[in-house]
Amino acid sequence: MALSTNKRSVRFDSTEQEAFLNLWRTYDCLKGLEEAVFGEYQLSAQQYNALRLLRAVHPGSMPTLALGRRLISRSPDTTRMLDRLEDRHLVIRVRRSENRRVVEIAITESGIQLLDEMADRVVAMHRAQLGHLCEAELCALVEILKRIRQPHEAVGSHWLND
Amino acid sequence: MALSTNKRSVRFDSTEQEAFLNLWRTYDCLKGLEEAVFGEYQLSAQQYNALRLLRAVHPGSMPTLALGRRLISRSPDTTRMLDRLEDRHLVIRVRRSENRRVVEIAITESGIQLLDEMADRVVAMHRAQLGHLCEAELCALVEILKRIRQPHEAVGSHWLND
DNA sequence: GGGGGTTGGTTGTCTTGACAATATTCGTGT
DNA sequence: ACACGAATATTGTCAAGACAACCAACCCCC
Repeated sequence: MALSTNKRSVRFDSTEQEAFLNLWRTYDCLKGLEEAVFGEYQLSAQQYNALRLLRAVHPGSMPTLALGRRLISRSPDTTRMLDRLEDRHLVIRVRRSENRRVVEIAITESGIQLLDEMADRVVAMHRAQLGHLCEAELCALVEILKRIRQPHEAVGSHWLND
Repeated sequence: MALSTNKRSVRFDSTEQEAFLNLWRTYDCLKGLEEAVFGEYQLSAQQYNALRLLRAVHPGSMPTLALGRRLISRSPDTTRMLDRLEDRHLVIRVRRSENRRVVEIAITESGIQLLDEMADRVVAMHRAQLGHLCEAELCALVEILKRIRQPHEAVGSHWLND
């Protein structure tokens, strides 16, 4: 309650709410720029990140759910997202005989080629999103975002490397 | 390119990308907490914010699209979101004779009552989301988020007050 | 005072997200 | 060997988001 007496927060219920709504708003704003670029290639941001993860392990592969866990945002529908990528021959599914439950996903050459085609536009898009902040500001932002997530993510969290 | 040689960013294409992915991830993480609370009341975050905005002008009303423009994230489907709220008698639509194009939306007493019922849980949720950051950190975060959006939002942007 | 353009909302349609229910396959104990 | 449960993925179903087409009311202005 004492927080809401802050002079900047008169129209928010608390500073925490103000921070969260700003975070949401900012994410939505930057997401719009991202979707404009990915949309030209008929990809969603999730799909692009799935392809990025798969390229990182190429020519290896990953089980479906392991990939799903490492996506930026949780996605309860990894199967159908991969269906769409498979229909376009950007990824392939492989079932190994040693454990026939798991379905391994790998990126194809076409998938890598698509990422290569997109590379310049994606870098330019990220500069348009955040290029007006200096390196120090970006690092400070990343640090505070990590601190925000820290108590919410399990200790041995996935997403440490991507 | 020089940016990606930063020691922390070896697995990202650029610091800008690292920042954006952290932003996305953090938003998604906090959104999960929010949805858990709002879900108990069968509300989406957008619907809750619509009700908040309407309560702020109560007992007045707002045109549909004006409300849509002031929501946190752009929502091309304000009509049907309001349909669902109207079905539950949380808002009402009024058509005035002076300009029969605009449909004014107002919150009902039930809507206000629902917000009141939710108030404690929402404050607690915001503390769970961000209560581990001190006031100064939250303010620093808000400032940097505003700087991020600044070049992307029109000068006379809506969303200055909510 | 009746086109022509503009504003404000709604509806149609397709895609995507959420969540539960359902196969399959594997491990494990007996 | 067989039953049971856990792990892995797919499918079904419904709600929500995206985008375009459409309708209805107003404004003008010649």
